[in-house]
Amino acid sequence: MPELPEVETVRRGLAPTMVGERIESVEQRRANLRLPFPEDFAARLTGRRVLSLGRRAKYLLAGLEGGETLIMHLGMSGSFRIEAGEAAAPGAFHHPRGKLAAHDHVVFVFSHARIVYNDPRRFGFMALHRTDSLAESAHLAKLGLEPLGDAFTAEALADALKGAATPLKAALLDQSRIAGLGNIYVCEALHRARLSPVTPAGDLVRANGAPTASAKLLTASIRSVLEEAVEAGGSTLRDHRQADGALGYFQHRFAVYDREGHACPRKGCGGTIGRIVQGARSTFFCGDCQKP
DNA sequence: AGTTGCACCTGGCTGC
DNA sequence: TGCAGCCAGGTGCAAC
Repeated sequence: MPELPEVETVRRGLAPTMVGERIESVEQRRANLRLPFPEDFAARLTGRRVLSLGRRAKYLLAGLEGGETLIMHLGMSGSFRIEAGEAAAPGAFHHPRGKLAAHDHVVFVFSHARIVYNDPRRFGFMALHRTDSLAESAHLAKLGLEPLGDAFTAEALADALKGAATPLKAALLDQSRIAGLGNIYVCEALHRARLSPVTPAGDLVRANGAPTASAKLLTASIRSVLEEAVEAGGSTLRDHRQADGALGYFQHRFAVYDREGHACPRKGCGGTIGRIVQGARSTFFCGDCQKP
């Protein structure tokens, strides 16, 4: 499920259960996901209180007591589920000990609940980095603009696209330019901005480095589609659920993603959604209203 | 240096 | 029914 809106939805779902609580134990059930777990992973988490749960692009960042931050990425198929404990007596809780499922790779045990990380394809990964130099972590250091942040302006986007010969679709998927968009929301944002996915990205920048009108429209489109998706609880595809089991609803509002052959929903357009392949990934767009 | 292509995995769907 | 082939929300790294 996870592009920025889905990760933000996960963050909001997990925060009430994690923040302020102490990790009593961690069960790491295999040596690696896509990347190896950090050395002494469970030991470095055990006994630590979770001070904060943040997000950068598609990364979840759990700030821990003791000076380290747990960095988590869900890859393509990662998800968390919360299993709440039952009150055994006033003020005394026990965590559930139910069976784990296939692809449950990590269990974080708290006094009142456990949080289970499940990831069939194992494209996700977890890392630890010192909190005081978190931005220097190899995973975070190269990330580009945060599209829901204050610094995401048309000028900043123009700077990120300046001189790029690569197609807009590929440029917006490049996390070192702008970080957090994936295949779905790039397609949706380009449709909102009426921009062709094959336009050279650098065409949105004037010779003096200033953003074109298209760049301004694209900036607003990226922000609005992400904000609306977060508001809707993200998109739920292929049975993925939020941490609390709830479903996201934004998938019902896709204008183009996975809608090949359907009518373009833009008023007065009358075009049909098509699919092309760019960089071995599907791009959905309307050839009638999305122009260079 | 900027881009492209492949590798990493499992599961679900389609078509024979 | 079985099975092969294709496709899927992402990223890191090697090779041009």
